[in-house]
This record gives sequence, structure tokens and C-alpha cells, in this order.
Amino acid sequence: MDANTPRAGIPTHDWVYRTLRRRIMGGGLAPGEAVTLRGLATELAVSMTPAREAVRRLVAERALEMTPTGRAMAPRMTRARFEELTEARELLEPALALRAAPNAGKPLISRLKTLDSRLDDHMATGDAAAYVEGNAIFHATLYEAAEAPALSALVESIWLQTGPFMRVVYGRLGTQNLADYHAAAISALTRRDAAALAQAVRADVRQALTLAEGAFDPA
Amino acid sequence: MDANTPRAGIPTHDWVYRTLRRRIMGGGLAPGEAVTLRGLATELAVSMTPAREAVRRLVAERALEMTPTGRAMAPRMTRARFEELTEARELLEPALALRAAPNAGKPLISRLKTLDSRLDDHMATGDAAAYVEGNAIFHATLYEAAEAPALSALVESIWLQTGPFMRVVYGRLGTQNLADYHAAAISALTRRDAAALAQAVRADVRQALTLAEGAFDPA
DNA sequence: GCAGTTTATTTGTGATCACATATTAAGGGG
DNA sequence: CCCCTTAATATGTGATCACAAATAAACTGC
Repeated sequence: MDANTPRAGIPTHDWVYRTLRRRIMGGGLAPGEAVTLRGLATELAVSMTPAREAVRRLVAERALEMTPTGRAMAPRMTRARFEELTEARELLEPALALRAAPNAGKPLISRLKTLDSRLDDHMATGDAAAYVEGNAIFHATLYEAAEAPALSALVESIWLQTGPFMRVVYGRLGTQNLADYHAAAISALTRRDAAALAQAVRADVRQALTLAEGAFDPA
Repeated sequence: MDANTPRAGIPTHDWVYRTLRRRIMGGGLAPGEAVTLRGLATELAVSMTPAREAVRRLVAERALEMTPTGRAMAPRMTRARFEELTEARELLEPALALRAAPNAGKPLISRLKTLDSRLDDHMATGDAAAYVEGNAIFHATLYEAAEAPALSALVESIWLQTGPFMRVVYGRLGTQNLADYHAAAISALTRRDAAALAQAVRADVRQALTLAEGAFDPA
């Protein structure tokens, strides 16, 4: 049974979905590793029906791949695919940042500062899984201020696809330092400099491409 | 039972998915109209299980909305949502066009010409459903040449969300003329002018925003 | 006639099962 | 020792059912 995810009121299939999704994002599934319906169902003590719904939903969101015979597995990341997804992020995320900038008040900024300092901790302790998850939350928090749900959903679907792979990337990096564009973003936000914010976001996205070098699956 | 969709080998849930998806894209469901699991299942002469999977998949792809109580319905389109989706298209589709341009050979161009002339017919006869579907195929054909599956999937998910609404928009327009950016795109393609192609695509996307004026749902 | 309440009906959810196919393990021939 | 065949096992698919909640309909009192 997966970590501390409470089960209050929400439907079973939704709970299974969140549990599995969290596991995928945290790197709990190695790329190419299969997830079977019966295995998932018995492990989480539910029936096959909600397990199937959760898996299919993740497949629809491309957080899982499906073989022609119907087996679901954690997706592999090729260089070409990652470049495409990075290009999409580079196009969409600055647009989201531009929308968020005017809506950013003090509470948001302090929240982002808290999240960023936590990220530094994770980086220092080398906790790759926590870093990836925290990084996703940082971006999601910023984009929430954009008040653009459709656009945000698009970006989130990209994060869902790259998340497990980034877990591997940061795992390889260990405690190595990397440029802190988050600080630059927060600084731009306090100055209400939308263009600088967008630029910081773009740089952050680009950096991911550099870091990923050499971690790709063949083909 | 929906039109001429054969049932060769493919799993039932997939067939139901495609059938329902086609219906949604063609405007067969009015915005806000509900689709019930039992209704869909009995109509297509299948059990509830594949019907449920198809509906949930469409919900995951945002081609259907789901109420908090679990009822699925055709999505409503607000101005804000459409503007977001149009912005995303405006960012992503030119990028796809840029990638497609160098890969475009004669067979692709002639195929696009055929598709475009068919579009003119549909516009002349005022067949809005056929126009929307044909327009989607035109763009999909062009972007296929980009050889960027991840990026294309992202764009297709936007089309899936805007499709039913565009059906309404073109239905309102009737046989009214609109600027033919498709011809401009084809012309740019023959000249191997990638920038001009991207510009034509951008203009085509922008035009949709103008046309949609006044067709939005409240709130 | 109408608003609030109560009853009927419809609907989504989750579980269990049979069946066909895919995957893996075992066995045998070169 | 490796490859091909065959048996055993695991897996996805689709159907059916019971249950609770939500929606629609009927009804009552005013």
C-alpha cells in the first residue's frame, strides 16, 4: 500500500489513480517496468475494475505506455521525445509565466520562497525523488497564479510525461550544483518584471535539456 | 449505432472510444449534453465495461467533462478557455510547421491540395461537420510530416477539445467566405519557405478566434 | 397553481467471473 | 550449448450483478 495517501470520500479508482501517479512521478517505476492490473489491484487491496480505470487514465495522459497487447509499462524516454517535450515546455511555460506575473501577490511569493528553500534542502541531501516532486510543485504553484486552467493542464500533462525520466536524471546528478533559476524567477516576480520572469522560466526549461544529456533510452 | 466504423480485430473499448470520439468531433453531441454509460452501452450493443473505459478515456483527454457526481457530458466552451487553447495552438502549431517544412515532398503537397479542395466543397455546400473534420485532417496531415509524435499529440489533444465547439462556430457561419490560409500554407510549402508556412498557420489559428466571437457559452 | 417533500427510477461504482490470448517456463532435438 | 516446440501460468478483456447515491417524477399541503 502506497505512502500516506488518505482515502477520504474519493472514489476508489481516483485513489488508485493518484497513488499510481505519485509513484510514477516519484520514479517508483523504472522505465519499461510493467504494471499489471491484478498486481496493482491486489497490492492496493481493490478489485480489478478501479485498477484498470486508473491505469487506462494514466495511459491516456501518456504517463504510462501500452504495448499492442495491452500491457501497461512506465514509458521510456528517447532523446527525440524529450526534445519535443522540452520545446513544448519552452513555448508554453513562459506564456504561463507572463500571465502569472500580474497576479502575483505577497502570499504567492512567500509560498514560492518556502518551496524553493525546500528544494535546496533536497538538492543538498541528494533526495532526487523529493526534488523532482518539489520542483513540479514549485512550477505548478507559479502557474496556478496564471489563472489559465486549460493552458496549465497542457503543461501539467507534459510534466507528467517527463517526471519519471527527470527523476532518473537528477538521480544521476547526485548533489551536483545547478543554476538556480527559481531564485531568478522569484526576484523577477517581486520586481513585477514579467519579461524577466518568462526569461527565467525559459532558462530553467533549457537547463533540463542539458542535464538530461546521456540519460536517454536507446532508439 | 454510429456510421460505418468497422469492427475488425480492434478491442471493443477502443471501438467505442473511436465511435464516441468521432461523434463528439463531428458535433453530434450538443455542449452540455450528457452521455450515460448504460445509454452508450445499449446503443452500441456492448457491455458497460468498455463503455466506461471509452468515456473515461475521453474525459482524461478533456473531450468530455465530468461532473463531481460522475456524469459525463460534452464540454462547454467559454471565451477564456478558448483563448487559452488558441494561444497554445498559436505557440505549438507554427513550431510543428517549422519542423514539417523540410520534410515535405511532392506526395504530401498533392495530398494537402486534395484535402484543401475538398474543404472548399464542404464550405460551399455548408457542411459544417465535414468541414471541421476535414480541417482537422488537413492540419494533422501537415503535422505528420514534422515527425514529432509527442508534439503532435499535444496539438491533437487541443483539437479534440476545440473540435465540437468549432463545429458550432462553422455551423453558425454557414457558407460565408473566410480567408484561405490553407492555400497560403501549400504555396509556402512548394517554395520550401518554412517561415511563410509558420506564418500561414499562425494566421489560420488566429482567424478561428475571430470567427468564434459570439458563440461562447456563458461564464 | 406552486413550493417542498417523498417516492421511483436512473446512474455510476466496485466486485467477481469466464474466456481467449500473451507471456513465461519447461522440455527435447540438433 | 542453443534454438525450437510445448505445456503451464499470468494477464487483459468483456459481461453481469449488487449497492448506494443522484436525478427525475409524483405527490401532498397550502
